[in-house]
Amino acid sequence: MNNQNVDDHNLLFISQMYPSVYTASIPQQAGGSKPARPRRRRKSKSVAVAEVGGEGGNGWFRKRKLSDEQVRMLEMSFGDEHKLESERKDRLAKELGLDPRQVAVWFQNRRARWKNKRLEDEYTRLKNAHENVVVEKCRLDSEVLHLKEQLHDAEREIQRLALRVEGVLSNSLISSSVSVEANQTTPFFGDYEVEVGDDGGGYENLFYSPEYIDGFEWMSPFM
DNA sequence: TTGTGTTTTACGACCTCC
DNA sequence: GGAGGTCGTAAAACACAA
Repeated sequence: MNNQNVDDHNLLFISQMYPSVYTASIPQQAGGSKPARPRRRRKSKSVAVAEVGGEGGNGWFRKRKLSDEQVRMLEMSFGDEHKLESERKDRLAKELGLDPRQVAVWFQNRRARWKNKRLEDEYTRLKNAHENVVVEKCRLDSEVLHLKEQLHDAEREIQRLALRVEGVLSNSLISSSVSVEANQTTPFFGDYEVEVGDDGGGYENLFYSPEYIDGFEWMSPFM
């Protein structure tokens, strides 16, 4: 450990005991060999932090990073309760050798980080949920497409059968006009005889003839 | 070594609550 | 009105690639 490091070590120790003095005077983070990069800081209302000594007391000061132990204790306290009552703040400040204002600021920043983390987690959760919904929508779109194809096929089949029935009907009507003239009592539809019932019905029965449209009774609404 | 991005400490402005 | 909160931001500290 060279002289510079010894000085830094001592200053760090002093800083734990007298944080406000340290804040204004320690040249750099303990253990670091990099020179500090002082920048003009806007003036603080906090006398203890900003205006104590430090480069001739001209309003310059350097920020001090809290030690691992201090952060650990603060984290523990934050874990217990995110809000900081005055009494607890003073007690923590005393225990950690910090200015109560530093403890308050640390809690403010910690709450902000906690909130950001929570927002990030919530964003991730919603993003995953959204992705799942998109996948489900794709699946449903594909199912709709498939069902539409099935419907289209069914309609084409209906059309084909309707045309076939129409063809058979027109042929039958031509034949029947001839047969009716020849035989008034027994109308004749092509190869199919039609019984004329007492109620005068007959042609309509054609479509219910089992051997003619067996299995296509469901088509009647389309005719 | 230096430039740059990130994290941490600190503050000012503003708001709410008692 | 004062204490303590959030929010936005400055600046120091730090990490790291080039």
